Amino acid sequence: MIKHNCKECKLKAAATCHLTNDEFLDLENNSVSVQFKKGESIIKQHALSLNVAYLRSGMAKVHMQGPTRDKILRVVNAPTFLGLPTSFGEKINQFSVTAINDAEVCFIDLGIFRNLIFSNGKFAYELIVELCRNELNDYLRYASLAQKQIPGLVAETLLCFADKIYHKDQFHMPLTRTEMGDLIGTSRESVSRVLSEMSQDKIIAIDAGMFSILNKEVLSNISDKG
Amino acid sequence: MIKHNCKECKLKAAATCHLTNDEFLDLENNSVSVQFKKGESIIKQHALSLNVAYLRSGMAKVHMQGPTRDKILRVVNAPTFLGLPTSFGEKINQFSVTAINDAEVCFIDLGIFRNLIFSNGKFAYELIVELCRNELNDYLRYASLAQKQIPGLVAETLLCFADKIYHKDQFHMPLTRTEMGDLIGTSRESVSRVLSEMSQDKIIAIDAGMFSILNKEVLSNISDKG
DNA sequence: AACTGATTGTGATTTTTATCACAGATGCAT
DNA sequence: ATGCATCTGTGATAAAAATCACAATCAGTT
Repeated sequence: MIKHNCKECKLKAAATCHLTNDEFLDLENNSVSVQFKKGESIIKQHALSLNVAYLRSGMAKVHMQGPTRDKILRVVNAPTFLGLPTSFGEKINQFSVTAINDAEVCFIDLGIFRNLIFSNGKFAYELIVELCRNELNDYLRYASLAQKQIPGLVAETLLCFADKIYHKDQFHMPLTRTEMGDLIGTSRESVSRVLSEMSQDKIIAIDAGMFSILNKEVLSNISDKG
Repeated sequence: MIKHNCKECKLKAAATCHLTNDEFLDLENNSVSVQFKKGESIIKQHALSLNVAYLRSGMAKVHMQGPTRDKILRVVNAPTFLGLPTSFGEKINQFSVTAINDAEVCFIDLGIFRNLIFSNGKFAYELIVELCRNELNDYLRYASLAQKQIPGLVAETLLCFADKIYHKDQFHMPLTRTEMGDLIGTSRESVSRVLSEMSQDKIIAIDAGMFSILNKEVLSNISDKG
């Protein structure tokens, strides 16, 4: 077991702000920190769910096998809990989580975690708030997914990476074209075509995986009007 | 204020099983029960969120204004909490909830509800489980939405109404064709066409809003293969 | 540096779905 | 019962996207 200090995560996760020293000790003694390389599976669909996972650093995709292909449900950024829904909703994992960058994940014993919820109302409350925020975010994305066409969805995705994840207009895209397709619900070819067109129109520039947003106004426009 | 007894709801909502008598009294004194007719708005997008709503009886649609049209996020059946995500995630409602049958809704003061979470870990835990289950359900639906074509989605929706909501193969469809389209992310015309074809093929029968599933095996097949 | 497999771009074609247009049906209020 | 508004079904057409096919590029390994 890698030596780790749960209190370190205090600043990063709202929920853990409310834990006492004893509760932190309890957490530390019942959790393990594990390193993952890009592409490695953190949580596997159909496997038994025995732990709550907490992404300490790195990025991951939450995805499941859909009717015809893989469906990426969301891309998440540390720090965040992973797989709460699967841990509390079902015994068997209903989705997978895979690292899309090198990542560090803490696995916490489910029983211990449950006890924290029982005994520490503020911790439980913050968890509920996080779950609710996630759900709202999902709702907005799914409304877009259902109604925008592909250029709008690609634009929305690029803006999300720039604004929500990397906080700058130039970033390395960690997803392949196929994965971008799985995220927005289309084929890799369609994603390619839209990106090509946006490059030709000087709205974005792509250089070996490095994406630059050149004309944010137009990109936002494409995203908004769908 | 209509006189109501919160303990009555005990059997219906897992979360409230864990409340003490004092907590029930507190709930009763800080909540109101309201009747809604079909079509009336229970929670309104963009309005301030001041209460947690609990659907005691009836059905409702959770929906929001999407980029081009209305998007129905889910159809819910009593008993269930309504609008938890909006209450805890944002001050302003991010979506609407509208009755699709006559319904009875209890509005609970948000502060009181928060205190229950703080002070009663088991109550909080059951809420977390409910939120997680909902999220899993949504994930499955969204994977379908992204990948199935319209006949598959219509079939899935009909099976869901029969199996999950009405628990029988003949039921009154409470949604219009337009609403069914908003739910599965397509136009009312496409829904109409698919239903016509299914009727011609004797897979279903429709008589003035009464839907009957005649050949469940074929319908499941259409749903599965997309 | 050469090899291998994964990834990407793009044209041609087919399939699916949206949109438009309009007629008919239905439900509700007076 | 009448009238009005909403809902529904269906054909014709247009638009969007999937699929297929294949070449080119890239990344990591030996």
